[in-house]
Amino acid sequence: MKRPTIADIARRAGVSKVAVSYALNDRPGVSEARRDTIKAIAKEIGWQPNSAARALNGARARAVGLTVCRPARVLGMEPFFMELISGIESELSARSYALLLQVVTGHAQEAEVYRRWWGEGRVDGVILVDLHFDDPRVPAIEALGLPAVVIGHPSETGSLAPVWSDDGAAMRETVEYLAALGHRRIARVAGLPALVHTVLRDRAFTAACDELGLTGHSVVHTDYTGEEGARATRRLVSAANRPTAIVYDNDIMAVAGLSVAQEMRLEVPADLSLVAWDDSPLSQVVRPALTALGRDIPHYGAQAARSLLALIAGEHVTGVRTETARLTPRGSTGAPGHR
Amino acid sequence: MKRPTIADIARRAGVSKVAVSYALNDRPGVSEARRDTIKAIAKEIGWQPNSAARALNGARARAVGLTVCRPARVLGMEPFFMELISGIESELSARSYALLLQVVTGHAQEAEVYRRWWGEGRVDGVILVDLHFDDPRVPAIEALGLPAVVIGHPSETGSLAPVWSDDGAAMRETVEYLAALGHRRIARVAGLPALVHTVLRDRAFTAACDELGLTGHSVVHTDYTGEEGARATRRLVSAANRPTAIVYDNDIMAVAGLSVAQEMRLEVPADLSLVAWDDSPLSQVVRPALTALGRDIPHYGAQAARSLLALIAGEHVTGVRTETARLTPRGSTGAPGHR
DNA sequence: ACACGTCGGATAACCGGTTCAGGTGGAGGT
DNA sequence: ACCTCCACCTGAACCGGTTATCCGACGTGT
Repeated sequence: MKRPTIADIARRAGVSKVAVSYALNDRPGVSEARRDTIKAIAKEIGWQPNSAARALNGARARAVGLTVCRPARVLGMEPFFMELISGIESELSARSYALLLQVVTGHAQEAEVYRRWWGEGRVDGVILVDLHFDDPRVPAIEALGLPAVVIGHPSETGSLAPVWSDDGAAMRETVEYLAALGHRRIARVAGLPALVHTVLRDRAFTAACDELGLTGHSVVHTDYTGEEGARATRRLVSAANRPTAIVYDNDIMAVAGLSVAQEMRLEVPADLSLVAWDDSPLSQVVRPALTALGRDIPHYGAQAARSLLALIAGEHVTGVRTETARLTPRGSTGAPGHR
Repeated sequence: MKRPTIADIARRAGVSKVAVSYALNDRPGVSEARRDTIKAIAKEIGWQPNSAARALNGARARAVGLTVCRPARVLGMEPFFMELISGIESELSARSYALLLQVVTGHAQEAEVYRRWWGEGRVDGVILVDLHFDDPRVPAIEALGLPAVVIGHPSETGSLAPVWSDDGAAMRETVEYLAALGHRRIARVAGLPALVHTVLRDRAFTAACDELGLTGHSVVHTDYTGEEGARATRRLVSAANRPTAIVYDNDIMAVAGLSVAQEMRLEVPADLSLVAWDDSPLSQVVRPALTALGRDIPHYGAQAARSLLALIAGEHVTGVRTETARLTPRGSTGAPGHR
């Protein structure tokens, strides 16, 4: 039951290990006839190159790493990660690269995982997600010399290659759209304030509201769960000067907001318009369907993987800006007060 | 920037590589004083064992593999996978095992991935999900001699160790609960009919209905998407003898069904009761909240990982049955016709 | 003084590939 | 007939660890 090695092939073909190595790697040094014989034998006995032996010769590990730092419940409800992973995979598997995944509980542990992976020679590079301000992972990775791409805004990625989309522009478009519908008081139910993209969206939201002369806009931060989304919504619509539109940072919170509205006898969109970020199928199965800001997330992941592979190959990689989220108007938004 | 090796440590300590190896692995053969010196140097220069070099000595790769075969959109909406992965991770990372993940498009490709991983010595074992009837992956893995745990019913796992939960019992409990509420016509919106657990739930559903003397029960198969869930619901409630209760195979379809009911002016639960399988946060944010069959999925994943690690360690592993899904009644179920 | 056992450590070989520096034989040029 | 060149192939070393074997020094008992 032992796995066959090139020595086995060499014995059967009556040549040296070296000839086999050259033949199987399509390198010059063996005649075509021999190459064919050797390849045939390799195929017959089901030989596979031992990745450890290859990696030992300074070669690539042919694997990249991804760590995710969120509790299981939140992770499950965020289509973002799985779609991102799907996209990354599509690019990696085409080149027979493996993806190492680790779910961690904090940034310290995450840096430790990178150190270990890199030190053990398990990965050739990593993809960073959920970028924070003054993110300790960035200098840690820089110090290791570990190739990496960061999914996040270039302003905070240091010397690492960023892959990002312009959330500010998408947010501006959304606010303008709501203002055009006649909304004057808009609120935002945001995600974790420690994340860069949350703050950038916050700023864009505030700036857009100010520019358009909208007063009384407010931002509430949450942990992305439906419960907090519901609580934030309840708080917002119970206020004296309640908003006529709310923009949520993910769709599970938007759905929770929709339920709260219905529970409080508010008509959507007449009394309250709702917009969700991240247009997953969920947005379309509720009634009314949610107006949402959608991106092609698998494509986003594929882009990140492509950049990382280029980086690993030694190419010079500058940042990549992917498409801006598209606003898809559906039934959850309309003119305020209009029934 | 070269990574330090035990040879570097040996040079600094003035001993041979072997002494360093013994010292760092806490094996007899070096004096305590030397051991301490060597460990101190290793720590100082940030040495990490090269996993490739270790794996080359017939040692474990210290990694397990998981492949997932679903399109990105479905994958994103299924909290199941991410929660499962979280659970698997919790067990693996405690023992410094890595998880290799691959998203594939078909069973043929999946078997190929296993062959490659095992042949390349990248993994010590794999976890199989989404078990089919006559699943080609089972004999493929058996032929490879690759340690594996299958998440699925023991009847179809061949010689591989199953980790499963009794879906039949959960289904029976659900049907009995609905019957007790007074429902006489119950329908089931199921997942992919090729999956073992779908069919087992189908059978349990039919058997339970028959036993309780419920007539006109029907089963509709879908691909787990919200759209198909909505379509199936529309079809069911438009039929002459429409059911008063529907049991869905996941919660996104149940939410879609809820929307369809509202859109068709059916009162939930008075006109139609709904039950969702897999109790994710989604079930609780919609109104009415969904009665759901929940399991501790991270725990399920952890169990699978534990079994696999035991198997890899050479222990004899029999199957593990995890807890049966618990029915949590919420607002979406009630007596039929009762307003 | 000698045989014996034990401890600490070194040397060499090995895992399965890759790389580099030769070494052979036949074809071609002069 | 001799030299050169090239295509083809091999031996040896190497990557970074682990393992088997062996050796010398020291302590002990008699």
